[in-house]
Amino acid sequence: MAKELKEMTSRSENYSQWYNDLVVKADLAEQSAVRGCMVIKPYGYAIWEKMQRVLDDMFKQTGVQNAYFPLLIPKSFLCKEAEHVEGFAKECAVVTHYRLKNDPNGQGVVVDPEARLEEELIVRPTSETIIWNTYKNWIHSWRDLPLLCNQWCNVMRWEMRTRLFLRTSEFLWQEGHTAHATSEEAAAKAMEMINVYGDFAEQWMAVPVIKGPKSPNERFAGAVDTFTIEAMMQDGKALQAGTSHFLGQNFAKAFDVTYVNKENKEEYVWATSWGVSTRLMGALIMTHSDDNGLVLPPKLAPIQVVIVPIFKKPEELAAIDAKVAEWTKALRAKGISVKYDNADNKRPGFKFSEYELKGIPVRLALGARDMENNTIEVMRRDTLTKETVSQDGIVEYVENLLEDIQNNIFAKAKAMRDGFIRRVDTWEEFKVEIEKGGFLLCHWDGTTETEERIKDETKATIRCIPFEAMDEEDLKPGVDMVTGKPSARRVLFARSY
RNA sequence: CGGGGUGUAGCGCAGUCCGGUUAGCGCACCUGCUUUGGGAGCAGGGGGUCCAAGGUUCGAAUCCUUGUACCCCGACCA
Repeated sequence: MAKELKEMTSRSENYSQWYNDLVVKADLAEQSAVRGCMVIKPYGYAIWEKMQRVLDDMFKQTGVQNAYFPLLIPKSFLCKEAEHVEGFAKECAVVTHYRLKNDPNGQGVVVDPEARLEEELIVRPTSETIIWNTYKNWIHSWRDLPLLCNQWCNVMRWEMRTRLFLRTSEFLWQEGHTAHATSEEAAAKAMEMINVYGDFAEQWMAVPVIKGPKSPNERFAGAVDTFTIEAMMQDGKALQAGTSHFLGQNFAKAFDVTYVNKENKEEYVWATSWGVSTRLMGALIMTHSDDNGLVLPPKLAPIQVVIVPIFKKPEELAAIDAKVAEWTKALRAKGISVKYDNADNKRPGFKFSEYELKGIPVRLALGARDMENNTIEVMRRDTLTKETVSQDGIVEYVENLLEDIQNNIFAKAKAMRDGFIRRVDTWEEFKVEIEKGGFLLCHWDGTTETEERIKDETKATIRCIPFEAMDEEDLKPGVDMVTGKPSARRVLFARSY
């Protein structure tokens, strides 16, 4: 085990391999028996749970309530919105039968051909259709609006190629679906939610993101406008970490969802939908981790502080136990999660490496030497630096350190991300620069044809049209780097996951 | 679906070209002793339908045929 862990692939050598090793070895997740599906292990799930809790709170502060809709969607529902079905049809799992029977020619069971469903059921790839079919019955009057629901659930998209957390056939997510009386209100909601995602990414995950609308070509199937948060991974590829869609009246019209307004006139409602998934775990891992393993932001780490005693005799351990008990109590009183690992079947060096691999932000080590000198060794995971400090005031020291680590890893990630942003003005230069990875801010003539051409030749896509310019210059008109046609402003290109 | 690769102990692999005692190594596991401030050392031990089926042969992990599973690269990825 020990040797194997040491041999984890380095980031620079093979980024994909490094990522995969890390996810498995840090005990976050593993491939399941079913192709493309993932088992999330307790440690990985603990992080996801913490994310869920924070996001859920943020949603509730915007007036959203949780609900749950069925896993299976009648095929006919999916067909009602033309663009929507086109977007998802290629990757749907379909339930066709409801019974198995014993195999007449042998052992095991076979699908009972007699038990074919009248109408096939689709395992939800997203729930717009079944939710709008339901909302039709919930909405009658302007007094029923806005309707703001969210659900935490799993969805299935039969992807050709999968990667742990980043793209799996089944994944966990939340999807919010709202109905509004006016276009303005719905558009504002979509904007509000992308800001919630942006705040969560930056303040909790310490992952800097660029917010903005997608180009028409990259929009969600059936949306009028799609807003995204785009993160940058350490290998120079962008990751779409969350989206919020303004759906206009597309779904209301497809599912005939109307309300009677104050003037007693019947109107279609306006809609939004927005979601983030376990892909955020991928973003978290790929943004901060290093060759020693995971680096977790203190605010999301299931264990924020680990304390490792170093002892030879049981009496020494007993003395350390007593000392540590005071601190764990005090730390927990401040809401800091602490693990005291005094197991005697693993040696300290093993524990050090293990907790580094798992990304625990702060490690305290306490031995006979420290007990004599009233000191303690503090190691911070983000910089891997060790410091020996006085035991007096250690609780406050750790509290401040956690905050410092949270800030530091964000600053580090932002510096990395910013270093990846360049402005490029010619097509020749673009083709060279895109090979180096990162975000390229370029002029674009606004047409899907040009965007497609760029994608075909370089695999780069428009990640978004940033809301906030990093530089005034980005908002000035120019000429498209490929066609030479006029461009209103610079947009953000990258290769992405 | 195209191109490439791999199936041998829980995990990672050697052995296959060129068939020949009882199939081997590292890690993990179990037992004992010594250890414990950066992934412990020594000694002993347990664990295998060599992916499947068929064929060639006195003899197959090894050669042949067919099947099958998984991985990588593409295509795909609101």
